[in-house]
Amino acid sequence: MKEQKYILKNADSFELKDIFDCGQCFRWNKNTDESYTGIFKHNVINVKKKGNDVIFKGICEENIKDEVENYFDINRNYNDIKETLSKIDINMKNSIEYGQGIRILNQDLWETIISFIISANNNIPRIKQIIERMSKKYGDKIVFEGKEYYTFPSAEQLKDVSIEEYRNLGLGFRDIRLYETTQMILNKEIDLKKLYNEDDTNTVRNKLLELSGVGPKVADCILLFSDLKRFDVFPIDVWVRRVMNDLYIKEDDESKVSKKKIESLAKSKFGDLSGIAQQYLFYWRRDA
DNA sequence: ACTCAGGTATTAC
DNA sequence: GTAATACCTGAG
Repeated sequence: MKEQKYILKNADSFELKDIFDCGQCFRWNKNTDESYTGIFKHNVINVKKKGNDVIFKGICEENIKDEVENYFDINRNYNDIKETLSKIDINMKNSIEYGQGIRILNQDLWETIISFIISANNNIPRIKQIIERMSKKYGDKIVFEGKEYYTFPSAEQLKDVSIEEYRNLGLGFRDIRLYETTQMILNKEIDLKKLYNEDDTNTVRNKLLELSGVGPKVADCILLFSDLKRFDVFPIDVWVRRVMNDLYIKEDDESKVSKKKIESLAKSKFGDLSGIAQQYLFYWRRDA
C-alpha cells in the first residue's frame, strides 16, 4: 500500500498532546519531531501540527481524509461544547482552558473493549506494552517509512489463543477475562453490531456489563471512547473521584464518597455532556 | 521488601 | 444491596 497525505487547514480544538495524553487511547507515541505516530484499524498514521494546520500522512486502506476525519471526530464542533460547559462553573472553565485541544476519538469498539479490560488495576506504561505485544504477536504487519507496525488483533485473530498464552504475554489475572470476552463476542452472545442500533445508553451499558472483565468503569470508558460515542456517561476512576471530591463534595476521606453520589452530581451538573466534562476534569487533575 | 496502578469478580455480612 | 478481599506484574 502506498503512502497518503492529507492536510486539515485551520483546525480548532486540536492539540496532539491533549488528544493523545488525556487517557483515551494507548497506541500513539510521540516522535522526536513532536509529531505522533499511531495505529488504528488498518492504518498507520503520523500526525503533525504546523501552526493551526494538521498534517496527516501514512498508510491507509481507504482514503486518508475520510479515515482521519472520522477517527479524530473532525465534524463535531467542540467550541460549542466547550462554551456550554465553561458556563457551568469556574472549575469547568479552568479545566477546559487546560485541555482546550482535546477531542474524543472514534475508536474501534472491539479494540476499546479489550484495551480497557486490560486497563483494570493496571498502569499506563504496562497497558501500552501489553497491547503492543499482543498486536505484534497476533495482528497484521504494516510497514511505514521503513518501520514495522502491527494492527490490533481482531476477535477472529484471537480465536484460538489460550489463557496460558495470554498469561505469557503479561496479562496477569486478566488472562481469563480476555479469553472469555473474546469467545462471547465470537459466539455472538454479545453482538457488537447490534449495540449501535440501541437508543438507550443504559441498555447498551448493561449489555457491555455482561462481558467478562467489564465492570461499571470499563463499560463507561467503552461507551465514551469507542465509536459508540455516548457522551452521557461518567467513568469514575481514582482521579475522577479525587477531582470531584476536591471541587464539589469536599469529604475528608475521599474513599468514603460513593460512586452513586458522584454519578448523580455529574448528571445534574453536566447532563448529556458528562463524558466530555469528565475528560477535561480528569486530564486537568492528573496532568496539571 | 513493599507499595501502587484507569477495577472486577467473588464472597461474606 | 453494600463492604471487604484477592488478584498478575513490574517499576520506583
